[in-house]
Amino acid sequence: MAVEQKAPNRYHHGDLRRALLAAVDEIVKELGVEGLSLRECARRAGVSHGAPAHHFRDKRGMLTEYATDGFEKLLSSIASEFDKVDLEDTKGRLKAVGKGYVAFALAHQAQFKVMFRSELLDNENQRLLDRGRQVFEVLTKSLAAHWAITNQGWRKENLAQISLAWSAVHGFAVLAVEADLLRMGEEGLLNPDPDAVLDQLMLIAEPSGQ
Amino acid sequence: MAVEQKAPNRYHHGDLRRALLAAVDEIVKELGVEGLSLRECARRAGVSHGAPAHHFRDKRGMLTEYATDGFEKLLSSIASEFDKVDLEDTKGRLKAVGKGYVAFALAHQAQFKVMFRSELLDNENQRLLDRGRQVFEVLTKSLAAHWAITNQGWRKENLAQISLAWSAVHGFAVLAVEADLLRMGEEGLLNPDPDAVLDQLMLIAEPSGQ
DNA sequence: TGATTGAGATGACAGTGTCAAGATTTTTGT
DNA sequence: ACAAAAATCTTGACACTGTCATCTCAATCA
Repeated sequence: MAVEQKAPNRYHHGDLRRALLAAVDEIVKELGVEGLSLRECARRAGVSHGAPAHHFRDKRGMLTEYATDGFEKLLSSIASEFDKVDLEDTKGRLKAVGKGYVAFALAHQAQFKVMFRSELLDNENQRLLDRGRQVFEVLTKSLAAHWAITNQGWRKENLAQISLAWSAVHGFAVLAVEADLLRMGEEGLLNPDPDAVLDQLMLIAEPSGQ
Repeated sequence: MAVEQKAPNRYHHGDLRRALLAAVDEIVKELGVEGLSLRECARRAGVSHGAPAHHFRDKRGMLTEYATDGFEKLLSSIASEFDKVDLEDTKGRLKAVGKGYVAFALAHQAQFKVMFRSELLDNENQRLLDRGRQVFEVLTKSLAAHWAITNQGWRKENLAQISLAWSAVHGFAVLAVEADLLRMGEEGLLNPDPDAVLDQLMLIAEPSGQ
């Protein structure tokens, strides 16, 4: 998704909204979200500094849409992992959630970081909230499907298990993306195969683990 | 730690460095790190906008010191949990790491968020790097001590286990702090007892889980 | 004492987000 | 078809930001 410049002779851009979101992605990749400015986005789209206001209320609104778009990509990343495993393989589907999650985070690091910067976003935005909830639902439903086979129904430990699974997947993705800070890489400690880590995580979902 | 204003009749502040870091904490709590500005810090310390430059190279430098201070608090939070359990209780000490980690994150949410925003910090800063490594070491050493008792030495799965443990603890802390974004709270799903989640996590470290 | 140096003040600079007002298209209603 | 309305983009202004260079004050030390 490249930033489409406005033709200099034309007054209207034609697809400014999309062009601006492309510029956001470009800049956040280059400079990080701290280096992002509305005016630079406008510049890259070949448009005046006031133009973005007609498509997003303000900077926060623009970032909110960018984050929402990220959640949609995250959902389809998980969906595409689902396609690779059998429908009855509840354990495989569970692992697929983690794989899709981590794969998205690694493939779209800049966007992933923005998605969880709640202080940058409009947390009242309905579309954003919905997408976040959908991700959570995919995880819980996958767990529930697995437990329907391996467990005898709902236990009080399940709540903690869901939280832990969610925490571990998210935490792994976050650390994979932010690892440059802690510099674990040089010791090779925090650069394991995501697959192996997810295999370990699978044990949480097993009834033996209770 | 309150922001100490400069006495208006005096030319020198006396302890500006500390006052500025206190102002950072205050502002980050109120407005988030996005609302932080060098000039507002200076204002709260009763000092001119150029004064901070004599104590920190720039805004990044100031935030780096703030983050480093956070890592030190995190280390002592873990240490104080250690004090509550027996030295030979390797499992208890393991859990204490998680408890100390989560307790710090919840008690200093604003600072915790800044600590892991690598793009805001000077990631070459030696003190910052050291503190980060120390936290990681506490976890790995606690795991190693536990395995020395329950396991027969090092296995190839251990690397994935360490990553998972680190991921889960960090991820849980992150989600606990950012939960307002995903709004899981209203469903009561992501507000479980941290203790119960950590109990589940402990199972990862057991040899039965292999 | 007098020079040096650390600490704070001040003013300038380019860059920022947001708002109001104006200009130009496109769409809509009849 | 044509005027009115709405959407889109421009322009200029405002207060705010981080960073510099320059200047002033005060403490230290020879």
